[in-house]
Amino acid sequence: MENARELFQIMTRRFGLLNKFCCTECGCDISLVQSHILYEVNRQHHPSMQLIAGILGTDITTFSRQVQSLVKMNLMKKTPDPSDRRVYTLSLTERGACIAASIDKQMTDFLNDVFSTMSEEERDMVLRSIALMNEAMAKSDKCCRPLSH
Amino acid sequence: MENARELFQIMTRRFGLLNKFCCTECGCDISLVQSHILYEVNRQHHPSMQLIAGILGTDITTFSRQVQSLVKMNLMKKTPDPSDRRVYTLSLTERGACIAASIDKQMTDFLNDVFSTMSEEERDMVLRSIALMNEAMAKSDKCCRPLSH
DNA sequence: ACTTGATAGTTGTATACTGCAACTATTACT
DNA sequence: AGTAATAGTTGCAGTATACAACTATCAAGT
Repeated sequence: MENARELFQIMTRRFGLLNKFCCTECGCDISLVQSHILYEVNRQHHPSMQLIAGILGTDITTFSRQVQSLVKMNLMKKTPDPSDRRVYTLSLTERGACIAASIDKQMTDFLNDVFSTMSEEERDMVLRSIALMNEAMAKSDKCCRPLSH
Repeated sequence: MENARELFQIMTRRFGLLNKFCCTECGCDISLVQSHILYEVNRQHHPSMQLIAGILGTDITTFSRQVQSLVKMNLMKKTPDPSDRRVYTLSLTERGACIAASIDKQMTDFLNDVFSTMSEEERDMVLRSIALMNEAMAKSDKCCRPLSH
């Protein structure tokens, strides 16, 4: 039980590095943080800025500037919400979606490669475990509270 | 299989946030990166700077400055290696070890809390799965190559 | 309608983080 | 001895981060 923390730490670090690597490798150079933004905006349906900033745990002011960069890079759109004019709605441009897909593909390729050394049962077990972890973490409010989903 | 990437992304993000949260909550305010350094220096036996920088995937120059900060904060020691005078050996001070332990405890507490909502078998499955993943990722050299262990 | 309070997002500013290039010091190789 | 490789440090320029203070809009109570 003692080594649970170690197991997760190593895995998380490795995954973070992979993520970073995929960002630079996918053709267009974007930062890790930016890739997380693209990823999450892609997942949500026309989210507000507060939502994404909250999910990613970054300060709204920092996030505001990140969005400005991404808009300037033509990867994201910021549309005023007609029902509440304080709110801006985020979405990916075609180019942004393309890059998000490219990163996605690289990550999936890598995962497939990793899983290729496992048996079918092991693979299923791992995926079920991660899903279980995510559910359990969502339930626990002891420590990490932001994050929807 | 498609959602493997999603599962890992969410989990990794959540864990990263938790990690960051624990840093600020543990009494002494250190950054996430600094906590990773403390963690890894603690794990290794008198590692060199190159080693830790490599494991964490940070540029050696950035790392050099991070170490300077941590030394100034009295959390780390930098000892010249007598067998190779180019090399500096890293270790935690008492205070550094204390803070590392404090973060460790918080993370472990959180994990215990998360696991408390699972059955014994589920818990074992999750831990076995993560261990399996770490091994499999270590084997695969398709993408992420730094990282010992 | 008007005031008050809350919310979404932006900008000023100061600080920290990051990595490339260029450097010093030491070691390894021939 | 001389050359190449390695460990680590600084100069520098660009980026990221978050607190404080701001504008603009909405929501609620009177």
